[in-house]
Amino acid sequence: MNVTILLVDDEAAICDMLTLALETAGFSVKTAKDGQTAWHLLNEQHFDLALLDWMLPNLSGIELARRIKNTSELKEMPIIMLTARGEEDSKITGLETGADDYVTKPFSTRELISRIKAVLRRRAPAALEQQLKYGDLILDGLSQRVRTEKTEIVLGPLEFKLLEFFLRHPDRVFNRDQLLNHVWGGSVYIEDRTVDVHVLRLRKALKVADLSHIIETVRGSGYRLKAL
Amino acid sequence: MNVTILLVDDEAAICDMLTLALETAGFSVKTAKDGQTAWHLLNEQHFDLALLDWMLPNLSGIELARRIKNTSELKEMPIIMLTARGEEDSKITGLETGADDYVTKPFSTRELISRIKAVLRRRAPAALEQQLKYGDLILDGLSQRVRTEKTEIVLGPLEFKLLEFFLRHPDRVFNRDQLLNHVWGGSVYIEDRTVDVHVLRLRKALKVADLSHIIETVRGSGYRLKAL
DNA sequence: CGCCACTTGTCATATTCATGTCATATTCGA
DNA sequence: TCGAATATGACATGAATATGACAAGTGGCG
Repeated sequence: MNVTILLVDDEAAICDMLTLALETAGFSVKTAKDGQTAWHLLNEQHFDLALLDWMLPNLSGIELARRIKNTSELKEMPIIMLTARGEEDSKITGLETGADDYVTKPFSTRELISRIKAVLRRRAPAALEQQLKYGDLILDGLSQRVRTEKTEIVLGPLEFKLLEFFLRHPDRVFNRDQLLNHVWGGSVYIEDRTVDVHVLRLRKALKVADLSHIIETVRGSGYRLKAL
Repeated sequence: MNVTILLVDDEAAICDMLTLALETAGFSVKTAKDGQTAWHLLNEQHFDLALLDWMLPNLSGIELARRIKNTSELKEMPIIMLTARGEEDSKITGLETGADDYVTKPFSTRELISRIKAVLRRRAPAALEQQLKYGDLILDGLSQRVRTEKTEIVLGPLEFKLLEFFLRHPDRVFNRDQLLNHVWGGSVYIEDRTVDVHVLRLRKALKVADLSHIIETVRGSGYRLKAL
């Protein structure tokens, strides 16, 4: 599993507690204390899911949700709202705004985690997979290894993430900017052309299993993992 | 790329510096020293994005932003606000007003450029994120592929765009100039006979699925995608 | 501390490929 | 049948991509 969650809550205590719980459950977590910061982060890197507190300074959770759902690149990201009891009415609006689920404080971390998984299963099943398969190629998220039936493929960390990303989105073209955002994670200022080099390295590594052709170049657009 | 940016800032030094940086990055830049001038320019000419300083003489950045978002022709234009540290509160209003992002001074030009790209990237591509169908022909925007049930059709980038354009406007005749404008995008100095060649190439590619006849020649007028 | 192994970003250069143009053949309509 | 419009094949060129080499950063380990 390689799920990155954005947690937005202004109470540090809750943030810490949830971060711990979520990381224990195997998620990667990034936090923001207010709507502003959250919005920034969302524009910089990819998240698989957002946990939004209802009440937020600067930019309220609901407003943030509305924005996300109005932004084509973020539209697909599932949102879970965190609401306090007594804000029941708000939930309605929350769901109407586009939240995929809501959780009422106080809640058990177990409940939260199970809801997160439920939502992900529904919206992005691939994200929960530990092992990704492509033909006889197997990418194992836990051991960070890639291999085919008979060959072990040795990858550097970045090449691993790159391949993983492609495996999660087969047969779709990504341009260099998109790859930088998703694989490198935003807030990093790198030349587009660097992507070429890493694709090259990935292909070179795949060669030992005679699989370098599975990453296709789409001239003028970017790269794509060939459909099986 | 061909992106035109309106930069509004009253400090000449910053204007010059940013203009240089942005032009180096491949953008076209026009500057205005105050909100008034900016507003005039916006009504005269199309801009792909506006960079607004928060503090402006005459018409403040936020007020300008509000106006832009209330004007139907300008509503779609992304806005990035430039704020000084210590004006943090203002950001709230800024984003609520409709700015798409903000950058806090001092900032690196790299960061600014990367944010500009991020914002620009988010607007258009939604249109292509779907499939167009014509009989059993399928054009898929995500994977940038064209195929029928049994045959994959390999197209170059331009042929792809050309076919896409035809699929969006079936059974309508376009002359060569119109095709140049729509498919090549205006402001190109190309022989209109070149269109013939690309139609030829498109037909040739469609041949593998025995579909070359769907693009019809209308003598004296141009070309047309045959109605189903 | 310092050396080494490893990763990663960038640049310079080589290579590939899409595209625009032209010269020529063919077709169409009157 | 004639002339104009279109089809077709060939080709040069430049832009996009591939590739190899290098340098800076990192962390381990003696």
